[in-house]
Amino acid sequence: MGITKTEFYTDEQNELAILLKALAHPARLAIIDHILKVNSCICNDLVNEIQLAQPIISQHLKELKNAGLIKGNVEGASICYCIDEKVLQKVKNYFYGISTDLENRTKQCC
Amino acid sequence: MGITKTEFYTDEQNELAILLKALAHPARLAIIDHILKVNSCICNDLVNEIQLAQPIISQHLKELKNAGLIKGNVEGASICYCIDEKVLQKVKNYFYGISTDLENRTKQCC
DNA sequence: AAAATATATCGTAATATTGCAATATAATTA
DNA sequence: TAATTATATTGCAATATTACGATATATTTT
Repeated sequence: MGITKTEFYTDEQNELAILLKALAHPARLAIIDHILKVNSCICNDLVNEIQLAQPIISQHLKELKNAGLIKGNVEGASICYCIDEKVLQKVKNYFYGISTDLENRTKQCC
Repeated sequence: MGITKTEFYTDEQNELAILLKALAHPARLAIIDHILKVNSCICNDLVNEIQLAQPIISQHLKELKNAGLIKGNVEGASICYCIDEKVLQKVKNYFYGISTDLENRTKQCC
């Protein structure tokens, strides 16, 4: 492939791209949505909630965790996953900033 | 591969995943950032701004346009690209909602 | 210790993405 | 019409992603 040329972009662009990529799958959005609904949950809850086999859910959890979007705490035989607010806040702030930019525009286009 | 099983997710999750996927590349974030800065621009402006060849910029523009994030208007020999506010607003609203969910939590986890 | 429960990893096949080079299309200008 | 400018498409090679089945690890329960 052409490997993405991260050296030509800002740190913010590279970091945000990683977060958005982690979120850019319906199963992972479903995981985020479910954790938000129940505050925290274990892998097996998600296996029952989402129509994917346990190893696939586990992989998706890993990607979310690698990106820093969720945290996992060992609780006996299970691992309790929850949202990392701070990281998700970064994503929110980016879009919040964009929204402000758009609202403050004087010229309109297209 | 395993093709993503969109049938098991909500429309919102599938649609948002498409938008986030389109945004989940630093070059495309750089394109969005540049258009926000200058309100609208043509492909060639981006070729000078971002260190990628013209066909690659063109491809990234196509992906952003397919997702509905940008619009393109023919202006003579050029095409003027600008942000589609409404679509970007959808993304913003999702993260705004998440943020509210997190702030309204009583229990804390992890 | 053995069984049960919960999660993670590995190997694989199908597909998708990224960037490049070359080329094609489309509108404008000389 | 020919040259120029602006953008898009195609073919290609190197990765990356997704999901599956099988298996491994780790904790708890019996």
